Amino acid sequence: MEKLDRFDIAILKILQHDNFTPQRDIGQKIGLSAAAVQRRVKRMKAEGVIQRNVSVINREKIGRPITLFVEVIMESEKAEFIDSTKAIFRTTPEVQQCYYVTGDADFMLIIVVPTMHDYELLTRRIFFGNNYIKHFRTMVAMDLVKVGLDVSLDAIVL
Amino acid sequence: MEKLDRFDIAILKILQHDNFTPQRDIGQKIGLSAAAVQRRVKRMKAEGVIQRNVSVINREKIGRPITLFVEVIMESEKAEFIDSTKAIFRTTPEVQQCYYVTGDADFMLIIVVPTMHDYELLTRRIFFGNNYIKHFRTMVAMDLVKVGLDVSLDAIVL
DNA sequence: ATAAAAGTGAAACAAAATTGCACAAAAGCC
DNA sequence: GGCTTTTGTGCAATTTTGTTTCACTTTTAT
Repeated sequence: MEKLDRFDIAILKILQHDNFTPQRDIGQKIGLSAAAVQRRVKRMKAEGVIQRNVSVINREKIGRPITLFVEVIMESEKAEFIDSTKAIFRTTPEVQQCYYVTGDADFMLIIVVPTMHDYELLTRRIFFGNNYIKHFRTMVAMDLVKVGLDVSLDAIVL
Repeated sequence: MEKLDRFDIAILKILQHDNFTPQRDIGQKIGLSAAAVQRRVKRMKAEGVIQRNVSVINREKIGRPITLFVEVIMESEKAEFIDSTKAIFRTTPEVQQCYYVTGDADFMLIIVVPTMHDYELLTRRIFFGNNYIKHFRTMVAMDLVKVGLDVSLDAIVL
């Protein structure tokens, strides 16, 4: 865990909202020179605090309007089965997010597809074709109330 | 839904992976001038195809190592209750993602916190304090197998 | 108290994005 | 078909942004 001061936090807050914000503007907003901002951003990238920089694409505007949640329950928790199943989910483009969890389910997936028919085909491919999967439970997203990868930076202990 | 040609798709693929890729490089890779790339990106931003541009912050490096899934079941589906509950989730920083879903649950939440203790305090604040919530079911993420907001662009019909 | 290390602002510099312009290809329109 | 309009392109000039340099200040450790 890296040590970050209030300037770093302030920079991260801005960047996780809009990473095209000019460093001059950031500097002005938080009371630092552009060069200082530049160095801090560079450092945080190198440290891995800033993991990556991405554009978020509107799934509806490109014909992928269906978002689904899938809870997957495995037949067994054997590491071998778990790992191979992780690999499948990781490499399936329609699987936007995949988490290995404790609790009632083993995996939680978020899947984005053009139509329910595509989802049906997908289930045949990745669920019914996998003998380690006992069963799965699907929920359809009706409203994407809040979508992002933002991390709360408000109450960071300095 | 906007109409996108193969160049647009190629640009989006690159940008949703790394939006700091120089437009010259993009142009070279897909066979277009930097200016053409620039105009297409500008257009797609204006159209909302590119929704936003963000830095992804490593939750562990800033002291937020706990990721949780929460299924929320409501007492009633009255629009009034649903809407006010949406508003709470939307404005709670620890709630990274919130989806209103059909199926066994009403809401699916992804929550990111420093410790389980913080989660306990959060549940008191946003779940136990809300009379419309019948109950909730928590799953703890052990492995973030795949985390992102990428949309599959492979089989786009042109 | 002093030396080393780390961080800073201002200015010079380099690299990228953006704009203007002339031209070519595709889309309506008689 | 021929014509115009629209849309998109590449190249070059311009502007903006990011990066490096350097002298100076603050902090840290001895």
